[in-house]
Amino acid sequence: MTPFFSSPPDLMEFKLKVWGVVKRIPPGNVATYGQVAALVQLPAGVAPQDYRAVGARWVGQAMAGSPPGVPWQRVINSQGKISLSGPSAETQRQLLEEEGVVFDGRGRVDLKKYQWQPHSS
DNA sequence: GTTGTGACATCGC
DNA sequence: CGCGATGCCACAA
Repeated sequence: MTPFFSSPPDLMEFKLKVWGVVKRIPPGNVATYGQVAALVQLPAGVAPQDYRAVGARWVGQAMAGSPPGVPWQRVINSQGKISLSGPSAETQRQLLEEEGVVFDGRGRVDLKKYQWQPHSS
């Protein structure tokens, strides 16, 4: 089913970098896994094209073990939807709605409006 | 040592 | 434009 594939050479190191990026996402904004992966420095010993292929999944793996203080709810998939299933998905949606993020009838957010723009610090 | 399970992105219909 | 199927590895129990 939902594939995952491999993990970075230094999983812990990678997680820390991912969390660092996620923490920079402002309230009311969201970022995709692929976007976060692109913002994270390329781990040593990993081919760029290879990273591009699995980076997003590595981010997901990193989020799975995100510690308190990390706004994991602001990270969603490229379709603008919540990747989680079950109660956790409702929790994430609830948190985002309280930040001002609006979900449409299909449970999707408008990335054109809410996707985080890193350069506009 | 074997089995099951994984916060995604992309292509096609 | 939206929804469904596909890809195929590492780690925990």
